[in-house]
Amino acid sequence: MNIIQVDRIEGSGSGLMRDGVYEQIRADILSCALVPGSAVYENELAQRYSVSKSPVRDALLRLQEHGLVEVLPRKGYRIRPISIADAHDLYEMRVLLEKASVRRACDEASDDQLVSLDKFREVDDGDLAHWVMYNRLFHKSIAELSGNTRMAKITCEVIDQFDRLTFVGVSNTQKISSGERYVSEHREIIDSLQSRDRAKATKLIVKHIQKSRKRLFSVLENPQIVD
Amino acid sequence: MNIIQVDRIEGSGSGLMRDGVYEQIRADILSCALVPGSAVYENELAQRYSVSKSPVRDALLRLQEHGLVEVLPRKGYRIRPISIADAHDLYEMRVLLEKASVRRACDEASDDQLVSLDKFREVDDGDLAHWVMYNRLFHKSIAELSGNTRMAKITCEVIDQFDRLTFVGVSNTQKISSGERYVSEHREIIDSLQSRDRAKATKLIVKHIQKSRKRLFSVLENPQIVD
DNA sequence: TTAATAAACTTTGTATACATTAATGCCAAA
DNA sequence: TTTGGCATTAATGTATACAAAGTTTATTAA
Repeated sequence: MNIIQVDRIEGSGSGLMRDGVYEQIRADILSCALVPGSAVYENELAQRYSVSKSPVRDALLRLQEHGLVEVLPRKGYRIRPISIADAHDLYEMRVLLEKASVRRACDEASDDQLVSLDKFREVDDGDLAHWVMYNRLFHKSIAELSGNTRMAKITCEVIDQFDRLTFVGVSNTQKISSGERYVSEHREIIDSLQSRDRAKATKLIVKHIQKSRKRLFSVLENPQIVD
Repeated sequence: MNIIQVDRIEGSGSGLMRDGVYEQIRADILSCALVPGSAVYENELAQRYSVSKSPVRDALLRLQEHGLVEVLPRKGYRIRPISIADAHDLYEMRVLLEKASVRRACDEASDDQLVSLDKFREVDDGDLAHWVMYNRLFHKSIAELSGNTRMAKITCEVIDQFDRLTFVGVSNTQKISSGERYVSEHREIIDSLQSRDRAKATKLIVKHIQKSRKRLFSVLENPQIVD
C-alpha cells in the first residue's frame, strides 16, 4: 500500500483521536479506498494519519468486530474481502431487515416522523459520492423510523457494508445514470409510508431491493466491465 | 466492584491474552457477574486477570462495538444496562431472525445437518448453567443451519445478549423448573425441521419464543420476586 | 454559612519501549 | 540441486511512562 499522508486527524466528535482514525479507516474501507483483501500495517496507517500506533490498533480491533478487518495475529491485518456468497447473504439480510423496518415504521412512527421523509423526495444532481450518501441516508432513516433501536442499528450496519458491494461491482457511470429512477422509487415508498399502507410499502421496498440486487449480480457476472 | 483475582488468563484459543480477557469479560457480562449499569475500571480488571491494562483496554473497546460496554471518555467504563424497552426490542429481533433462520434451514440445510440436531432432543439434568448453555446452543445451531453466514452471526449475537435478560429477570428455581417443558418444545421444532415442514417449523419457533417472552415480562412486571 | 477557587487525586488517552512470534533469506551439507 | 537450520528482519502483543482531562476535596474569601 502506498503511504498517503492525509490531514492530521483531529478527534472527530468525541475529541478522541482513536475515534477520528476509526471513522476514517471505516470510511476508506466502505468506499474501497482500502481495497478488499489487501494487507494493512499499523505503521503505515499511523504515518498516514500522523498518530502513534495505539489509536490505529484500537481502531483496527474495533473494525474487526464488524467484520471489516481481519486480524492475523502477529502478522498483520487484512481488509476483509467480499465474495459473491457474501453479497447474496447481505441482500437477504437487507430484505429481511428493511422489510421489517418498513412494516414497523408504518405502524409505529409518528406523523411528524413520516413527514420528515419528504426531504428524500428530491436529490440535487451531484457527483457519485453525493448520490451514494443520499441513498444510504434514505434507507437508514427508514430503519430508524422503525423505533426498534436494535433493529435500526443492525440494519444501518448492513446498509453501510452494502456500499462496498456497489463500489466493487458497478462502475461510476452506471450508478449515476440509474440514479433518477431510484429516486422515483423512493418517492413511491415514501407515499405508501405516509399513507400507512403497510402492504404496499413492504411490497415496494422488497421490489426496490430485489431490483438493485439483480442489477448488481448481472454486473458481477460480467466481469469485463471496468472503468 | 470487588477485585477478584481469578486464574491467570492464558490466551484462549488464539494464544493471545487479549482474546482470553475478551472472552472472560464477555462471559461475565452475559451472566451478569458484571452487573448491568455498574462501573468498571481498567486497573481493576487488569489486576483481576493478572495482565497489564493493554489487553483489558483492547477487550473493552471491542465489547463497546457490541453494545455490551459503554465507554465514558476519560472517566471509565460502564457495563451497559438493559431496560424493559431493550427487552422488547430484543424479542422482536429474535422472532424476526430465528424465524428467518428456521425457514432457511428447512429449505437449504442438508439432511446430515438436520440429523445433527438430534443431540438436542435430551438434556441431562444439571445445574442452571448447564441448562442455559444447552438452550443457547440449540438456538445457535439452528441459526447456523440457515447457511447465511451473516444471518447466523447476527442471530447468535442476539441470542447471547438475551441470556442477560434471563439472568436479571428470572430466579434460578423458576428457570430450572420450566426446563423440561422447553426441551419438549425443542423436540417438536426438531421434528418439523427434519421433515422439512417449513410452515410448521416457523409457527413453532415463533410460538416458542413468544411463550418465553410472556413468561419473562410477567416476571419483570412483578418485581417482588427475588432469590 | 456559602460560594468560588485551587490543588490533589483518579482515570483514561497516547506514545513508546521491549518481548514474542512469524517470515525470509542465506549458507552449508547431503 | 535441494534441504535443513541458523540468523536476520519485520510485524504485532504486552507493558509501562507520561500527558490530558475530569472529579473530588480542601481552603479561602465574602
